[in-house]
Amino acid sequence: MEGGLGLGLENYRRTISETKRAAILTAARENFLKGGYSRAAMAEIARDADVSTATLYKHFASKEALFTAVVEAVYENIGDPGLGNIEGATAREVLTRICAIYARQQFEGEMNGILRIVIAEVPSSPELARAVFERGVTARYEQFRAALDALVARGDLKPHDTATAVRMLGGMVKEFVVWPALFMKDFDRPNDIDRKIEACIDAYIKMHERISK
Amino acid sequence: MEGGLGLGLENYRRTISETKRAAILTAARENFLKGGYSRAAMAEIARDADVSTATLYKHFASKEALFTAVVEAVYENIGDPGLGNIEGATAREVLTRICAIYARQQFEGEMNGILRIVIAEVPSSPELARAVFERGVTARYEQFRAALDALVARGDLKPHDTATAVRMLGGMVKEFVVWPALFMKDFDRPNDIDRKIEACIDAYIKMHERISK
Amino acid sequence: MEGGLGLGLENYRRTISETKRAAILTAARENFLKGGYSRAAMAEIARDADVSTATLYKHFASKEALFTAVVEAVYENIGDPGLGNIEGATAREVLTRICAIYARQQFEGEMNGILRIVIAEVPSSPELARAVFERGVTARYEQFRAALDALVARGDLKPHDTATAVRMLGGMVKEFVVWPALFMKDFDRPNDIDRKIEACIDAYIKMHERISK
Amino acid sequence: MEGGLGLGLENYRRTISETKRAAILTAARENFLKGGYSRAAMAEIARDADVSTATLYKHFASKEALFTAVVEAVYENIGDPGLGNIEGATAREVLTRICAIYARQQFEGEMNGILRIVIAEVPSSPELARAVFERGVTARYEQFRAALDALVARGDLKPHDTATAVRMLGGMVKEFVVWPALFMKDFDRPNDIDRKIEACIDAYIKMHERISK
DNA sequence: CATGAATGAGTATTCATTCAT
DNA sequence: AATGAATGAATACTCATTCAT
Repeated sequence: MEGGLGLGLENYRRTISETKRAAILTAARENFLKGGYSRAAMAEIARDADVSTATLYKHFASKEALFTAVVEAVYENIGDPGLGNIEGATAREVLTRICAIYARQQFEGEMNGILRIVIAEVPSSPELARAVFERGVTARYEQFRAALDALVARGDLKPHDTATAVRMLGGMVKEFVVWPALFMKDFDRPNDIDRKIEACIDAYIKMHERISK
Repeated sequence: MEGGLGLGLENYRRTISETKRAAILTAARENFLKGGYSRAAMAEIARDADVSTATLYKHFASKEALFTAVVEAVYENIGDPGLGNIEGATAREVLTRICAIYARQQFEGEMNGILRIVIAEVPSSPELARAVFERGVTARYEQFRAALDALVARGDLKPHDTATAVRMLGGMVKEFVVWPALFMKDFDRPNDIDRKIEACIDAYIKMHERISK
Repeated sequence: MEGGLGLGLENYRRTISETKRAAILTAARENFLKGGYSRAAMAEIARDADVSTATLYKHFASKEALFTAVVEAVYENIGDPGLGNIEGATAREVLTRICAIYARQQFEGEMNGILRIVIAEVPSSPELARAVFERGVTARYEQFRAALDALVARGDLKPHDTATAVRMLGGMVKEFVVWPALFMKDFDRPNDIDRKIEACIDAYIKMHERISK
Repeated sequence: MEGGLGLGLENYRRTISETKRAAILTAARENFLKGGYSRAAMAEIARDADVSTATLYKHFASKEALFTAVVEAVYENIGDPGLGNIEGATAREVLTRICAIYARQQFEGEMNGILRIVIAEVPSSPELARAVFERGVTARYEQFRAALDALVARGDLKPHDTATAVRMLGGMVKEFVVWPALFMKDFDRPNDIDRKIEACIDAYIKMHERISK
């Protein structure tokens, strides 16, 4: 009984605590996005999250740690459906799926705004930036590269240096999707984005398709 | 005679003034690069430039104005040789020149570090970011596009949407040249950069060359 | 039990807070009086009040707000006994009471010094000056005028424009009590002040007494 | 010849110098009036007067000296017609003239604005305030008292303590003319001012006229 | 004699973090 | 476990005054 009660209390407390943690993360993200890392104020974050500064510090040891947690949360919250089964899909279909995922993820969770700050903090927090690069750039490429290798293995594409090729494809898509978003506040998916992406895919296929096809 | 003296004084003052202005800009650039916009302190910039804070403010009305001037100075100091005469050059040669200029400029004057800060300040100084985008991205593309159009006119390349194509090329090159530099402090031209760029050019040519060639 | 503890904490905090607030107000008043609004330094006020500047700003959002609070505190701390019951008092007695109150209040809480600063800040803080005028001049006249009206109603004084008359009386008293105090630091109640005031009262009675008396 | 030329040059220089001095005084007065003593900036005064700061300091050794000079200039520029010949004038006429002069002078040359600053600076510049009091208050009273004494000698008024009486009269007039002007920016002569002043004069005459009249 | 660039001490205000309760 | 008051160092910016030319 007592154990049950105790567990209940413990559970209750954990729930409260997690609720607060989430509230803090949300408030923090909003504040960081508003004016960058330095301009965000711990006191205001605490106020927005309806906790005291002391509680804030109980959850996150420092401003830097809080920001790191915010960044992580963004990546955790990105819905990543993966590429799914590519068995019966044409090369074009797979590439389209890849680019669509890429483009969509880039506009989720204010990813671009967060990216801006991570980039800004490179001189102060190089490790964070490296981690983000690893997770958001390198890792994604790995996933896509595997799909491309499968297409090659299957004979839909010519054998080629997929590691480099996927980056070239990514670079082209970024040109239209990420780059303007970094420089323009409130930049949103432009209307012609799908056509641009299609052009990138066309290029990719033209370069690497089996001639016979 | 008096005129001569007066002019002497004026010249003297102008020289002194310009020397100080340059010293301030250098000190400012270094300080901004060290920890971003917010962490840079006007007092320290003044100290590094061997002037008083008041003199600093005589030259630049505010921290923001100073940063803007730093950014402008970077763009002004970039040596831009232009593409030169492309009369007798092959398409590949022209493209190689384009990409080489692009890549080189990106590592001059700590361009990438400055870019980081400009991006970071997008929410606070959207106009500055827009201006940099205009000058550093859009304008460069214009120049390159003109060259590509010439190649098309000359019959070396198939007619194609050069405006989009130049961005795709730029995106690919950025992927190897700019993107890692944004995330990694002290990222310098990697060894295999020329091979990567060549791959991009290969892709471009493959897509748009005259079949007859 | 917990409620009791909580209340204890709250009480404790409130007490501390109010003590500090009072200390700040005192320190501020002294600093403002020393050299006027502009010369007073928030840092010195904080030091004199034995608090940090941050605490000072927790209590008062700005220098201007602090000064306003100082002015209000002066008016709140003035002991205003009111005129009391004037039933059995002669006109002369009532007038004497009026002038005595007026004169005494003017030397309480460094009123004259505060007045100097309020006047000085008219171009910068016209609303504050207007409020002080309302509270310290107009409102006092209202109170006194009511007493004079009673004397008229009672037949002790001839019917007359008491609104104007009370200002004339006030003007005469100010001439001896306030005006020199504005121009001379440490001006204190002069010895012959009561005689001067009596002369003013004589004048008032002479002008407005019932002839029959 | 040479002497003549030299004198001409000297004259020219003196003229220039005096022109500049006047320009400085005007610019200074405007700046002081705008926001009080502390907020006025020597650099801005110099700019407004079209001289260099060095020239400004050639003419006036310090900010304080400049302000003193501004105050003096105000008093020098007041047109003081004196009371004129009071030989054939009735007591009422003389009193009316006295009050008219008083009231008019108070609105010339931004006297009230200057007065505000002088009062504000009492703790910092007590001597200046004392001098202004001497010149603007005491001295004027002397002049008026002499006229009143003449009226007494002539038998138009009862013998009375004219020194005190003139202050009482002055106090009443100030109540309507000066006091509100101190507290309200841009307070200008109100419409009913003449009637108020007449009431003051009525009071004065009532108190001190020969009964036989 | 006039200039205006240069100074350095001073200003109000903010903020990440701690700690007594 | 939670609070919020308190800190003190730091920040951008200003100003009366001087001085080399």
